[in-house]
Amino acid sequence: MISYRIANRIESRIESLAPKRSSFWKVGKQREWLQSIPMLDVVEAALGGSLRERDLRQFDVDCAIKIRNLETKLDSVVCTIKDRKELEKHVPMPSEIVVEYDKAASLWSLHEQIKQIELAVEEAAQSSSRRSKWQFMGARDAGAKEELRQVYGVSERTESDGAANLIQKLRAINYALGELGQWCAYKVAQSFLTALQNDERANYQLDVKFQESYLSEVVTLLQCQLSEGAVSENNSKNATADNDATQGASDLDEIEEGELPGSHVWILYCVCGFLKYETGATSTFRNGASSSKEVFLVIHDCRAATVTKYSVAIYGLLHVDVIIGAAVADGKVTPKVQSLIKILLKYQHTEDFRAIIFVERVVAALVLPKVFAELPSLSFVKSASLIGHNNSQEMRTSQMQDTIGKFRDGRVTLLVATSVAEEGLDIRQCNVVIRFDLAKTVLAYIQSRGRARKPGSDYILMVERGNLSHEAFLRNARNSEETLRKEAVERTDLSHLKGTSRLISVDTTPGTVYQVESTGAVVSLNSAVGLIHFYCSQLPSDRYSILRPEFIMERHEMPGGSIEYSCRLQLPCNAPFEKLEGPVCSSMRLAQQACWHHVINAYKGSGEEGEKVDQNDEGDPLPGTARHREFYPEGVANILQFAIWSTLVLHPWETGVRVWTFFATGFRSSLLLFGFTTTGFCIETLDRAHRELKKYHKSQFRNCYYIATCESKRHLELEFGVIGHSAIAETYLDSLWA
DNA sequence: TCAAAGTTATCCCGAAGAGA
DNA sequence: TCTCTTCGGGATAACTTTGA
Repeated sequence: MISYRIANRIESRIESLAPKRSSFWKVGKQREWLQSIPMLDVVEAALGGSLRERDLRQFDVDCAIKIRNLETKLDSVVCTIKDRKELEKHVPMPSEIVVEYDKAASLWSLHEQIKQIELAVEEAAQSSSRRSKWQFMGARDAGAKEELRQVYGVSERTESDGAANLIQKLRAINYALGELGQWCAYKVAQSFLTALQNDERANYQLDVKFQESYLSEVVTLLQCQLSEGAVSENNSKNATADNDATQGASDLDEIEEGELPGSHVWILYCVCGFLKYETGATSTFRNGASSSKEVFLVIHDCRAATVTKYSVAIYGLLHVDVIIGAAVADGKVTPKVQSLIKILLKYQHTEDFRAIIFVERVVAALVLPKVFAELPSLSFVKSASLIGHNNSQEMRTSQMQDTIGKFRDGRVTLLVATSVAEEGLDIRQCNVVIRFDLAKTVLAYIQSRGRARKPGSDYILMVERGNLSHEAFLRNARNSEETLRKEAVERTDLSHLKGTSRLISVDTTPGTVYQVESTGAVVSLNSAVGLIHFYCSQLPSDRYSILRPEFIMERHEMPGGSIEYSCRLQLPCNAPFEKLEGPVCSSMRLAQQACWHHVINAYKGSGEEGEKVDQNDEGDPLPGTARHREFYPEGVANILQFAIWSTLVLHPWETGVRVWTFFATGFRSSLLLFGFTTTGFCIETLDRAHRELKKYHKSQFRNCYYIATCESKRHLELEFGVIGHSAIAETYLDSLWA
C-alpha cells in the first residue's frame, strides 16, 4: 500500500513535470521504477531461514540506493506518511491471509501420452508440408484448386499451418492437467474442440480438420480416464437410476432437517457436479443440483442420525473436503483447486460477496468459471473470466468491459482474471481477492491487493506447502514493502557513496544517458527504443503513412570467434534523417538501444533540439516537431511540396475497365508521384478493385505516402484535393490526359 | 556462467471491415 | 462517406530453456 501510494505520488509528480519536457521525455516509462523494487534473494529461502542482520542491513542500503537512483532518473522525490494507521483510516487495507495447499501428484502417464500426441503432430505437420493443397476437397488439378480458392476467398492452409496452433493448445491442456487436474484439462480440451467444430472453416480448411482429429483424441483420452469417478449430467442420471437409492434421493429433499429413515445405512454423498464415490455397502447417490439448498453431507452409519441445519453447516465443509479430497487422490482436481473451492465456500454467507481470483495463465482463467458453474455448492457464485487480448483465446475489449460492468453491478460476483485486472480495475464493492497463482513481481503483489477496495476485505494468497520459492516470494514482498516504507520515512545517508558507480548520476555516465539542458529531462538506454517509436508516431503524416522505425540487425564475427551486433536504424522518410548506423555492441538489444545516441546527434545536427528550435528563422515549424504537425491541418509533411513526376505502366491486363493509379513517395525534400494505368481489375466492384490495388502497391513500395486509384480524372482530382495537392495534381493530370 | 532465444502474458496503434 | 469495431503486428516484461 505504501509503495503504491509512493507510486501515485511519483506519477503525479511526473505528470506535473511532463509539460515542461520535450516530447522524448513524455514517453519515459513511468512505471518502470516499480518493476525494479528490490527484493530479497531467493537465496534466503535456500538458506532455510531468515537473513542475518548484516545481510538485512545490506538489503536496506540496496533499497536506499535504488530509491535514490530512481529519484535521480525521474527527477522526483519519494515520500510517504509516517503513521501507517493514519493512512488506513482513509484507504481500506485488506487483511492478508495465507492458505497452504499440498503439491499435486503428477499424472505422468497422461502427461506423457499428451506429449506423444504433440510429437505426432510435429511429425505429421512436417510430412504434410509438401502435400498438395485443397486435395482433401477433391481438387485434383490446379484449375480446380484455384476455383476453390476463389469460392472461399481465402488462401488455402495446410496441416503444418495448424500444427503450431495445435501444439500450443496441447501445451495448455498439459498445463491444466498439472496445475488444475484431469477434469479441468478435459474441460479445456473439450472447449478447444468445440470451438474448432463451430468454426465454419472446418468444412474446407485442412488445418482445422487436422487440429480437430488430434484434439478428439485428447478429449477421448481424458474423458476415458474420468469415467471411473466422474459423473456427467447423463450418467449421473444413469447412476441414480441404477441405484435403488433413487427413492432415497427424493426423500432427501424432505429430510434436510429431521430424522433419517432407519431402514438402511445411509451414506449421503456430496456430488459436486462431477464426482461420485462408492464407499458404502448401501449408498445413495444424489445429484446436488436437485436440491435448492445444496446441502452436502457425509454421514456414516447414521441409522438413527438426526440431521439438523446445524449439522448441515458443520459438515458442509467436511463433506466437500472428503469428496473433493477423494477426487484429489485420483488426480481429478489438484489440491490447489480443492483449497480454492474451500476458500470460496467460506464466503457463501457473506453479504454482497464480490471476489477476484488472479491466475497466471489464460487457460486457467477460462476453465475455472466452468468448474465453479458445475459445483452445486458454489451456486452462490456467479463467475466469469477476464483476460486480455492478443492471445489465442483473446477477449475483445467490449467483452471485457461488459464483464467488468456485470461484476460492478453484481450480475457477476466472481471474476477469474489474468494480470489484466491487476491494474486500473476500480470496483469498490470488491471484498475478496485471491491470488490463485502468486504474483510474479512485487508490483503485481501490491497492485492485485489494491483491488480489494471494501473495508474489511480479504487478500488471500495461495501458497504450496513446502515450496521454498513461494515462501521466499511472500517474505520478500512483505520485506520490500516495509523496507520501502521505512526508507521513504527515514532516508538512509548515502553521502559516502557519492561519486561511486552504485549511485547513478546523469552527469557521470556520459554515453548512456542524454539530458536536455534546458529542461533537465533525461533519456536513458532503457527508454531509447520506445522513444524512437514514439518519435516516429509524432511525425507529420497523412492517414496513409506508415510511421514506423525499422531496426535492421547485422551480425559480426569478431577476431577470437565472438559474435557482436550492430544495428541500422531506418526512420520514415518524413523524419529529418532516414538512415543511421549504430555502433557494434555485444548484444542485439544493446545495439538496438545504442542507435539512440546517433538519433540524438542527428537530431541536434538537424537543429531539432528542445522547444526553442521547433521553428526555423522564418518562424515556420520544422519537420518532426509538434508545431510542424499542427501547421499542416491535413497532416501532410512539408517535404511533399516539391514534386518530381513520373509515370509507368504496370501489368497490361487483358480485360476490364481502365483504372488510373498514383502513388506518392517522398525523400527528404522531394516527392515522387508515380502514375500508371491498370486494366482488367474486375473483382466484383470497382471499389473493391481500388482497395486491392492500393493494398498491392502498399506492399510493393516502401515509404509510400499516398495511393489514389481512380477511374476518371475527376475522381483523381478529388483524391488529391483531399491531401491538399489539387493544384499540383491538376497541372499534372492535364498533361497526362492530354 | 552468461547471453540469446523462446514462452507467457500484456498494451498500443494502424489497417481493414461493417454498418449507419 | 464517416464512424465505430475488430483484427493483427509490434512493442514490453518476466521468466525459462538452451547453447557456447
